[in-house]
Amino acid sequence: MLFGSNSRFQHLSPAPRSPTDAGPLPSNGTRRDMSRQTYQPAAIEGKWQQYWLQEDVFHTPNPGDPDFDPAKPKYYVLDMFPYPSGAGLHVGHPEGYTATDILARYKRARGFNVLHPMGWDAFGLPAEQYAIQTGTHPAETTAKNIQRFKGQLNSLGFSYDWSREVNTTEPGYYKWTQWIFARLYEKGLAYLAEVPVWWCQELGTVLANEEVIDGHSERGDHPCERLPMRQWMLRITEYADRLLEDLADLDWPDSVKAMQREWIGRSEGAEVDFVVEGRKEKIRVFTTRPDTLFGASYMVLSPEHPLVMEICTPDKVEEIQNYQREAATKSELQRAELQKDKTGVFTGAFARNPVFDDTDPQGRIPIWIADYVLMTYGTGAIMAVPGGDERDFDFAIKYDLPIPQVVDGGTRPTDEKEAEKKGFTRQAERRGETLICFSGRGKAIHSANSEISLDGLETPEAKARITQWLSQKGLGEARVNFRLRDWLFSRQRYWGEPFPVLHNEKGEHSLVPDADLPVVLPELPDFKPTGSMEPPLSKAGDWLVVTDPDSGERYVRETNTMPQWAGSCWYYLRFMDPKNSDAAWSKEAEQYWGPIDLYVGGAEHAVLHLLYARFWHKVLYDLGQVHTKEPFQKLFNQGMVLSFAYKNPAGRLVPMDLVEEKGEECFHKETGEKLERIVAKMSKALKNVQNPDDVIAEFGADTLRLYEMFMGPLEASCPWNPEDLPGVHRFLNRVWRILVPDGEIAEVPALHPWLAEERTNDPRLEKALHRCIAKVTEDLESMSFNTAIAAMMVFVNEATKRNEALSRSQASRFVQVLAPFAPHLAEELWSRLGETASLSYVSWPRFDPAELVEDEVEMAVQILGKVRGKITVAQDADDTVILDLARKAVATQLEGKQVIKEILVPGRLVNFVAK
RNA sequence: GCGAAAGUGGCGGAACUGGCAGACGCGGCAGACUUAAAAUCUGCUCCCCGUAAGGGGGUCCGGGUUCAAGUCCCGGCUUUCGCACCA
Repeated sequence: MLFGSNSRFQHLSPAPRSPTDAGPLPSNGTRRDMSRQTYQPAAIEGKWQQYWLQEDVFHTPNPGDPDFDPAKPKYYVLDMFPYPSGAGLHVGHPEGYTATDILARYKRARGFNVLHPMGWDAFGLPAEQYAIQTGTHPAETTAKNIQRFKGQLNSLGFSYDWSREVNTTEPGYYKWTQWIFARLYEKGLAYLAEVPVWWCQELGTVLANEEVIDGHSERGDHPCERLPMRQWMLRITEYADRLLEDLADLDWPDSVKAMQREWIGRSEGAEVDFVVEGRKEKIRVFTTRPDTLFGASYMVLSPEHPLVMEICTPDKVEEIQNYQREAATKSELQRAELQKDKTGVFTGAFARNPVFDDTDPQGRIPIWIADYVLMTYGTGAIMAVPGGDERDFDFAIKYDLPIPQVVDGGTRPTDEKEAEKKGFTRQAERRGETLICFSGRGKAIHSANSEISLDGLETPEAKARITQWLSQKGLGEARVNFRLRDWLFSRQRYWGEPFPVLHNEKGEHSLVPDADLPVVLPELPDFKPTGSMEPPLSKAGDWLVVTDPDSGERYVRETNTMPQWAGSCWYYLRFMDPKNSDAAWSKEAEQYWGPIDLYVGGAEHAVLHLLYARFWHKVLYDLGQVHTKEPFQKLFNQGMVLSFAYKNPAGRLVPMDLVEEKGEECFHKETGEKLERIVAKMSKALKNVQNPDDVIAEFGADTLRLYEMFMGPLEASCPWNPEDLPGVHRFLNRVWRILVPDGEIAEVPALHPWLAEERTNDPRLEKALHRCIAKVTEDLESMSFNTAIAAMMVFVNEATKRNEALSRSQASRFVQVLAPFAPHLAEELWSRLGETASLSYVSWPRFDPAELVEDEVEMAVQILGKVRGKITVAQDADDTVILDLARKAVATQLEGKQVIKEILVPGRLVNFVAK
């Protein structure tokens, strides 16, 4: 035995396997392979996974725990937890997970207390649909899927602290989801309201907006309809301003911030009351351009506006009702498609524009209804200013309504595009008159009455002036409106959190006392939809009725359940203190771990999940439950893993099993058509879905991890190319070979003989290693995993060429650098180097900046920016020496020319400007 | 329609803050080892002309700024994503 490593290694590993032990290592290799010292992922990965789990290597203590070290800084790195679907992991999951795992391992090596947990967002429709189809209880399906997911995650060697695992469907978890809901309820942020929702008769449930595409359910393509139902709503709009403002300080992708800003959609303006002629009713409108009030030549109410039937004249009733019915059946998309062709109906009623005197005929404006006005935004009614709004302009042209000009935008540029940019969005001829729509800023014109004149004022001043006048006269007021609407928070589903709410016989509702939480989801034998609009929980028998033991009063439980978003709104907090049975989390734990330092997930959650979670967090902040205003300080969106797909000449995608490769080109197996290779999303239909299990079986988890990171930058979407896998596998093989000799196990040592003892470091390899450490360190800080791997490849190529010059110290340091990326291989090599503890907490190797400097540098010599020669100079050479050398290097090309200017960029190039 | 991001070899991708375009990997070619193959190792590989030395072209297209542009500015094209009558 050359080294003492084997005996120590036995101490280290719970399932000791010395490298010279020919006993059956876990393997799917052949007997012959087993007797050789080659890199066999199957033989080492399971062993280390088992070791990490059994030794609890990644257990992270909390403040107050005996093994907690308060001197260390903290790092909370979180993945968006998955919905454990029946299909298991696909290769997209491990992309973000590998990145966070690399960072978690790196930060541990940098001396951080790292919180890196994982859990399950397990409530939701797919499990319930599956349950309805098969009769299997969703709890059963969910448990099975979680087990599968967890096994797959562990087979990738992720360093999660599984003692912190959470599952949103466990009563111990959703008790606290209900508890948070109770706080929202107490603050008046949860309320019941009759709102139109998407109802899908076939699925027997309401669906969220994003689950309905063109009036049909995303799952199953069943027709859906908009129906008013009594629903729980959360008053997220109350936090709109703060959700908007606090985006500024977050380290998030600009695109996500922009999407959230748009979603919240803050707009400043004014509300103005218009009196209906001959009636008491007033119609209130919202406008962002109160300065154009003098240009309002008609009004439009949304077809759903409550005043429509009140004000319309008897001769118009039928026409109006027909239009309303039509509008109701149109889907959002249909409405949008008909954008250009605006429709509407005159109600027969007129309103008074409040800026005109009672007798002024200009002030008498017709009231129309049209579906281009939405009931859900502002007041559901608008004043139409066709001279300043394209939509109003189009409508006014179609129905021949007056188009007065109230803003002077200057001369209209003759160039169409130029004009549009300046705000001249429309132009039309009508009865010989040129009508324009100007929606930009300018000077107010034709905007005066006996009391006020806006004429000559610039748009912002005119807005301020008229708003002030309106509020003085009691005709209106300044107002901020949001596109964001309150959050529809209830679902008619079984597989979700029950609301902790009771209804009494008087129709009043109250909270279930905290002490009685959780309200456990009853185990219904029949959780199928009721066929009516009653939720499945309405069939829950005894569960439904509660009697107060003191007063004897009877209550009925709320039968709606919460949406899937609920559990994911706060799971990151539970991870901080997952076992706490007295509170959702302890103050100390939150104080220490919060906020999340890095949150990685797909861009599909850019708005909803991230906005909802921010909203809850802010409520919790107001309640003193958390100490930060925002939950996720830094957010990173990983790209999508795409796949190759094949397109026929007609542009249709062809499933993989019908594609035949002939040399460089591909053809359709049946039709013989030549096919073009493109990049597309993986889909079951195209049969181009890649499965991580297959990759692990063939190449091992370390290869999969490395490939996922090497494909390209994390934020980019890249195609999965199985032909590239051997490349990174070869790299790991080379790593193995620079440390471990090849040959029969019985005859060879666990390491190359020259690595047995410390000796002087080879200076060239030492420089290469320092460069590698420096680059990997820098790239990890900036999350440039692909280039970090390239840097390691460069070192290994160098070390392969000069293998016997590699020192033990260099080998160890390289293994440490590799460890976050390929942890199994690194642990194996680490133990072969004779180390006795997992390298997970060994401190990160240093690099010396002095070692990064080359003694000599090659510089390009350019003439007029074109490279004409190269020179090699000492790093610290004088400028005059360099210029001299450079002139000589390109002497022939410079002959007969006059050098006007010499530019020297140290260490890079010399450029002669010569004529 | 509006907004954002992106466009670099046969392919995935590198390139600091304007400084030698194509790191690293795949694929391809050649060589070494081998009876042979696989594996491994070594070298070459942006395109065009040329045996070579050498020359010319080249980062979606067209202009511009600069000694120098993949990078900055103006205009356009394409792709992807998001929003889509929000008054």
